Amino acid sequence: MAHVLDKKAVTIQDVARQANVSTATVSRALSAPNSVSAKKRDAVLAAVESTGYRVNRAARSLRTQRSNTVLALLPTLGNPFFSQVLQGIVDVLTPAGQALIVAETDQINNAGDDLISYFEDQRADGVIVLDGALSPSSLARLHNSSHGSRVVFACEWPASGGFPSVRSANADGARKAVEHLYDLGHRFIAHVAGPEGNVLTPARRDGFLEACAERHVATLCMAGDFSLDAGINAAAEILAMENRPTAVFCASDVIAFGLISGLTRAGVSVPEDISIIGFDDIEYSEHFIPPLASIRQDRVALGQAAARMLLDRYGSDSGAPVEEIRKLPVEFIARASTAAPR
Amino acid sequence: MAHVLDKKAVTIQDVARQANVSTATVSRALSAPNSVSAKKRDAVLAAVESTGYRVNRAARSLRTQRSNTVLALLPTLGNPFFSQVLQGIVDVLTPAGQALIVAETDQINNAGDDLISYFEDQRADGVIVLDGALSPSSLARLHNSSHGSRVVFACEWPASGGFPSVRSANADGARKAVEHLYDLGHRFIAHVAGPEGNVLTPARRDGFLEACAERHVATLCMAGDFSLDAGINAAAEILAMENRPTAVFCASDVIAFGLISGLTRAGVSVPEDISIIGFDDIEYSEHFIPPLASIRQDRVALGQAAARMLLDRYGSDSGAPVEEIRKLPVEFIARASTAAPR
DNA sequence: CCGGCGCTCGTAATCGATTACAAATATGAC
DNA sequence: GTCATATTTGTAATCGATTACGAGCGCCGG
Repeated sequence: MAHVLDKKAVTIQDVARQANVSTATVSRALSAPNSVSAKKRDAVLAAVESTGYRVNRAARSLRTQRSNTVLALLPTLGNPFFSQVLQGIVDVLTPAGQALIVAETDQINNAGDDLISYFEDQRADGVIVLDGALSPSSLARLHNSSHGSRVVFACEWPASGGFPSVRSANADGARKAVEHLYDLGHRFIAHVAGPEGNVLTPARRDGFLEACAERHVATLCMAGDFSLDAGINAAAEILAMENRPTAVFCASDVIAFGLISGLTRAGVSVPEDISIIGFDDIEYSEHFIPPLASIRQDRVALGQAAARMLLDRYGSDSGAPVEEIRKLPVEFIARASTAAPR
Repeated sequence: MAHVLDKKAVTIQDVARQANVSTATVSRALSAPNSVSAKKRDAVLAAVESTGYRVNRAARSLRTQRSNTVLALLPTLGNPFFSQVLQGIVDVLTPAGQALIVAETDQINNAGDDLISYFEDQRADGVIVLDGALSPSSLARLHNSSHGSRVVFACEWPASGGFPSVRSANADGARKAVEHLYDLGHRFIAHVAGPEGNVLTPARRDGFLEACAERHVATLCMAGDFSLDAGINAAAEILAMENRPTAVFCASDVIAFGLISGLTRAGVSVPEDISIIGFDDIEYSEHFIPPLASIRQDRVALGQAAARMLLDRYGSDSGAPVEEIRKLPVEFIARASTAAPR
């Protein structure tokens, strides 16, 4: 109980001396208790307690060649979308004794800090990438290396494939939005897409177009990105049209906010004049005015699933990465931003 | 240029052999280029290049007793407020060669994972805490240890003081909100506070009360927390009143969203009937309907300042923590959620 | 030409754990 | 009781870097 405050750091040697055993026995008592007699084990545990011993991670990592650390790579930490995914990752990693370090993609793609270097200098022994736009050279190098099997993508994925990933059922979400609007009676639906470089953009757009085609619904796709401005621009575009769509499916809630804001300011009301559905179901959607119908992705579950998939891979270390795609279901959340067309 | 793909990991020995020098020279050529002759330095650099050598962090940490890693401790990663603070932290840390690991306070306060253990087992050599509600026992132990000087608080701070911290000028923000409302003509202003356990709550409330007292403005404080529900509850409370305040200053934008949502649904319109000001200026405030006036905190700057303060402390390692409080200015952002009272 | 000073550089110790191997001890079958 | 086998335990090598120490060498003043 009594922790030795300060002095020198307590090492395994100190514990061994105190317990009258060798350092090997201390190590075993802690990591494989069954391989040691009850008597010695208790002595070691008591000595650990009384000295306040904590294993030195650097020393362990050096010897075992495992850092017990996972790197999460994000496009930008500033985007609140990812924070809950991170939480899911931490939820799984921490109980498994793994630490999480975070870095931004820019530092990988632009600065010389190659992704593979995180493996090579033992900073991490696994990576969860939340960005489908990793540079192709990084990807190729990773794929050819022995570390490829310790990479998992979450939320997004590389267009070229080849890596395991966890993602939401994006096309299915788009389909659900279309179904809902179709059932309300809409026959001309627009879509404000995400940025062209992003893999989510075609996934959602294709799901939208396919579902509309099946139902002979007229469509219109507008270029965008996931920002408020994209919605505001889309609003301007729609306002300038003669024949306006009666509903809009947006590739993100944030786009929808911008769109609603732009339409409302111009006197076009939602949902009376135009119905709107977003994607993501972020926290504020429920309390936006009007509350925004959306496709909910379970972000915490995405993070958890990705972390688990990564840890599973640690077991079966086959070398090359295997493309294993896990799609998590999404849910349509009905709210007051949709209604039957006039 | 030609990277050796896979094989065994390249070690400093390999580089030394290739360059025909000792490992000591390789180490020096990389960490203190001036202490080595130009000829050998070039040979080493060439060998590093041709072998693709990367220093093994675990080995370095073990030898130097520094992990070059900073721990960021958050109440919960799920809260998007912190993501931009984290970004600021990373902005400063990465160029300084420091990695960032993140953990949640729960795991420190509840699980046995003591904060000080991050120092003791060399997982981190500095900590940035984004939570004022660390358990007192953790704090005390930290303060008495030799690691106390490597802790910096950001955004929040322990009520008991004693540690350096970076924070927004919370009271000043409240004052600015009151000034604005007073100038519009409001003489009865309510405040929806944050949660009682949080240090930000009294900071903002006291600033509010003081500014109101100076101007002989009638006040009303409502208990709350930083959630949407707190705003919705406050709306109900206000709707039930005979003499309603003409303006409400909320301890967070999220509270304000809930409040506006609750008032609007009941037919009370903002800002015609009641003016509302939030705190934080989160991204959505600008596009809420109506756009929400707020007190802007520069979250990225908070993170940057905290990271810099921590790194500065590394230099002057005096042992005990010094209470140094750095308050970053906040800005009042005028938007359509306020107007003169009827 | 000698001695001293200042650079470079290499040898080897060191950080603190894990673990291969062998030694010591316990267990069980006959 | 003996011998073979199984279980515990200790000794010492090992992971890959950094760095104290001292050797070697060049330069300079006297």
